[in-house]
Amino acid sequence: MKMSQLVGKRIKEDPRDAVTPSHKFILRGGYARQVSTGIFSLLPLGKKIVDRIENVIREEMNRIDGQEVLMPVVLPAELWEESGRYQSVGQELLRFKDRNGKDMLLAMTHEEAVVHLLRTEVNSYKQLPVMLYQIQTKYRDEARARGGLIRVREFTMKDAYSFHTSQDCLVKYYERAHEAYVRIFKRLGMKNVLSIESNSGMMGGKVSHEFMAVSEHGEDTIFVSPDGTYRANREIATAAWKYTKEPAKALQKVHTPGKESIEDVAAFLGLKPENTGKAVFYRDGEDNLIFAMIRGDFEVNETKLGNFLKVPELAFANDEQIRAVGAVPGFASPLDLDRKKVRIVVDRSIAESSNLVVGANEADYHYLNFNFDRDLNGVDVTDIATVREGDPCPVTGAPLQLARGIEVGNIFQLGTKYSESMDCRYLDENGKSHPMIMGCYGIGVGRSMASVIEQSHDDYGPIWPITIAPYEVHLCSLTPNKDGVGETADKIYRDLKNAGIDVIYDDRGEKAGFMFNDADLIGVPFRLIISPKTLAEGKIEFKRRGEKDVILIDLAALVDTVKSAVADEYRKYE
RNA sequence: CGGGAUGUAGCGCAGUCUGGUUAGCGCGUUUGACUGGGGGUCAAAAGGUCGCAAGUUCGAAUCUUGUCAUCCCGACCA
Repeated sequence: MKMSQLVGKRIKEDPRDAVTPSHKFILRGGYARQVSTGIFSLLPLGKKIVDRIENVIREEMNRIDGQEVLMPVVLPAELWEESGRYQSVGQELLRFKDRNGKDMLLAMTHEEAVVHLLRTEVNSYKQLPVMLYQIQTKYRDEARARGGLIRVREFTMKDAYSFHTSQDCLVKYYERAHEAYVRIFKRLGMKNVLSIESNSGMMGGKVSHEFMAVSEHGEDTIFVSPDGTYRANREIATAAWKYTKEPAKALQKVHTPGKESIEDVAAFLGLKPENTGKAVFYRDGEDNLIFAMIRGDFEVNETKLGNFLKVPELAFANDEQIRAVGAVPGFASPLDLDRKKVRIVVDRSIAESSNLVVGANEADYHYLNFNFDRDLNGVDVTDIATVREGDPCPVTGAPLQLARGIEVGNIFQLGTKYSESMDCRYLDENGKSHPMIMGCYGIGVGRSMASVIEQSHDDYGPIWPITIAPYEVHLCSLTPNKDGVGETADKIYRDLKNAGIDVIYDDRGEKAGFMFNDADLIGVPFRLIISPKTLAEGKIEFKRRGEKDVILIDLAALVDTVKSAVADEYRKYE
């Protein structure tokens, strides 16, 4: 490719709207352009990278016996009504009507579509297990797209679905898929990707892992033990908290005028937040009230609470709703509540501590010396605490480290959620019908591209791994009108192309600095510089992106040297 | 949906508080010359309904109201 013809200009200054490195460089390097919030067009450089990422994914999916298919973006609502998701998924699902008034939607994932396909094509245990995958557009009407390509509304995703006759078979395949994912992210040149335990959320199912590209600009918070044995999303992370119990003292009501917050009460009584019990009121989608109680120094983890209660949505209750169940906001107590009107869920930190300060359900009063075992019975005790940095790892006990990650992929053991509701069944050896057991496996393609930049760039631009770089070699011709430089560069360009090297050739005759800055933004791993300075001695300069060192190579040996350097480079990602 | 910010040439910005003839600057673009190893110099040129709408005013980029768009934080999120 000649730079003089390449569509997509490099931009010298940071675009106003870009904050993260990947967003800046995607725009500055001419990889993509934003069309609307969370909606992008890819320019030739970006399209090329995306194609290469997709090819790596495709090879690895084929390697674990995947069969590629292509399903539509537009689906009829009736398909999603079968699974129940037409109702259960919120505004993230873009719904619309076609000209006949029929309800349609833009698919945000393809469980329904793949089940629709599979249930007519596969009916016998003899045909299972099977995995179908596609690399295709998804649309999610995100409340807030952000960070360039990191969180968008329209995006390309590789989504795969496996079908099995037994949980055992699913688990075995899940492990193969996990291995394939590890290979994919290595081949894509990501430097730090962790597979972590995650919450399975709206997908249903039980076991799931997220693949997190560690980056300070990631949206998810993850906790990792120092030796890496424990890795979990903050949504489900837990810790080996230690509590000590002291002999219970007598319950005592104290006057605490105007002290509503944990900090105020603790300070007023000369105690620490961990000597108090905090009351947090939630309501679920059906307006049932939940009283969550946790030690004053912890925060309630709504995901854990929601999972425990098996409710998809929790919202904070307002003061009116709190009063309606006989509790006093700011001074709420678990002690004198009408259990018919409110469900109490207690965190272990409360059950394992002693002599806590809790509300008295009376304005301006608290109780001293609340002891769970003595004072409260018949309520649920579980872990609803949010892990904090430094809390002890549940496996090793070492202080947990906090990191930010971009979710580039995930894998789920779905089970029979979709096959049961949508009647995707097979006949076993005895002619008996069973729902297929499913797994699903996703990778965000554009997000992967952005994540590679986040993990691999310098002040001047991306440093692409050769496996997904837009080109393998960047050829710069300095002063092409002098001393046969242009002619030599033209010949080298042809020779390298004939040798199977993918070359981008800067034939524009710009100033050296101008070309070098553009080359840095394009981020190709190897650079060749042809100039009168070295050409007089029959030499060409050869350097790596991101390194200062320049090697002089003989013109005669150029093609072989470059070929072997490129081949060596690929080997690093195997 | 809550909080914050920003919309002026392809890009980045100034001008707005305190209204006043023809709206500026840098980069980029086009033409020419000189240059030639980290975004060079000189000269000339093209490029704008100041996000949109209504209002106030003799006069609005500037003041008022509304509206739309974009970004950031939060809420939400396979």
